Amino acid sequence: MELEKLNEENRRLRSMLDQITKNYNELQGQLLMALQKQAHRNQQDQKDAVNGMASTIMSVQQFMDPRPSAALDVNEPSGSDDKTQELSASPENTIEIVSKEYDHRMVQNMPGKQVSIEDGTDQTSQSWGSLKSPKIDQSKNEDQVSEGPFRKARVSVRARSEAPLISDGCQWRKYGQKMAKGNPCPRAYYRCTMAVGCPVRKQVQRCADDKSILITTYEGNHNHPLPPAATAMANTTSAAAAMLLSGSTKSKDGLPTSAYYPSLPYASSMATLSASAPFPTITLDLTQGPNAVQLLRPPPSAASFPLPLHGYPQLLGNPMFGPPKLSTASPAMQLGQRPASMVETVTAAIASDPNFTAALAAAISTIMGPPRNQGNSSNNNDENNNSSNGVGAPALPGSPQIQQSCTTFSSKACTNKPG
DNA sequence: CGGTTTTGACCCGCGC
DNA sequence: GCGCGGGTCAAAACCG
Repeated sequence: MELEKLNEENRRLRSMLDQITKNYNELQGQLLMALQKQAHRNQQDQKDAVNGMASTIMSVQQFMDPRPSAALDVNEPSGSDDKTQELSASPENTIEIVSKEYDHRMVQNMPGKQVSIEDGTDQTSQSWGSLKSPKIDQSKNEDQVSEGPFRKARVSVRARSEAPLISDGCQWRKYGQKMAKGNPCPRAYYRCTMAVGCPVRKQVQRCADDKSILITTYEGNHNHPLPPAATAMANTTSAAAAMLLSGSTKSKDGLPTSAYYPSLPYASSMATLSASAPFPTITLDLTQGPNAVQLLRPPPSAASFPLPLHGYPQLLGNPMFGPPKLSTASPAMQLGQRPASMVETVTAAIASDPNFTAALAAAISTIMGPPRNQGNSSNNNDENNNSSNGVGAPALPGSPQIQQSCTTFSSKACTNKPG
């Protein structure tokens, strides 16, 4: 019985993987195309190209979809929603997806199992999800309600940046700052001010190990439309997260993904999921990629944004991202003007590792075990999910679709450390 | 003048 | 029950 179950799970995962791989490939192709086009044409072309990519990514994007409703519909149908589901394979290969409270529908795949996303480390994140905000949450909850459950999911992005903030296209207001234990650098708390009751918050902190790394963690869904720049970012993040989700999940132990999937160098370095914290957190580590450094390096004039994410103007649709003042300030981003370099960078990063996809697939398959019936994906997910209403994407079946997410940007991988 | 930042205090959850 | 740590509040200061 268990075997059967496992097999089924495996199948599911495989299909997921497939899909991911596909998406990734597409992405890569599109990126490249975009790059090329761009090289010959101008920004507009780029945009288009990116757009295509964006659509691909969109699937993942859901996770961060700004809109409350949009978010997560992807897998919903499944059934078990309510609380936690987990999917796990073997102790070492474990892929766990825990959907805890944040998303009811997230993963319905295997009953009884959880999908866990791990967190890396901690640096920043930890608590904010406490949902505490007794006052804020309660009083303002209008939107939150919808997110209520999701609110815990967070996405964090680590990027190397000297600038104090990363511009994500949203407007933020700082509402607090605290010294975090174990980190000489203070942690700043920001709230989205683009809309009155927007529940989205973000934490910004420098990595204790490497102050050049900026870790930004986002939580909550925007209850208002986001500027293109923000959207793009969100998408990008989502994509990365998705990728990660699909392949590099960590186990509850909190072991680093890389440990498990050595073959996914970039993947692991780019993103990690963790469930250790109270809320699932997806961490994108932009610092480790081959070009990571370059990507992250903010332009001299731009105080913001070192992230490669910028390259995808439209991808970023998420809730998060955005430095307090710089936010809207980066019109360039919004228009995709800067994209050229961004796209380039991003593309380069991906392109630089042609094996990435393959590696990812291999790793995943390894983890999952030998394929049994591939054709059978009884899942409901598959492609349907991706496109879902356009709204959300289905994030990977096992992946939690965190609606909200928090992203942390850091350039190095402070958190990634295995140990 | 309106909005944002600063900063100390308060609240809450968690571990001992 | 107490202390610790994290997150938020809110008044004052600051800035364009």
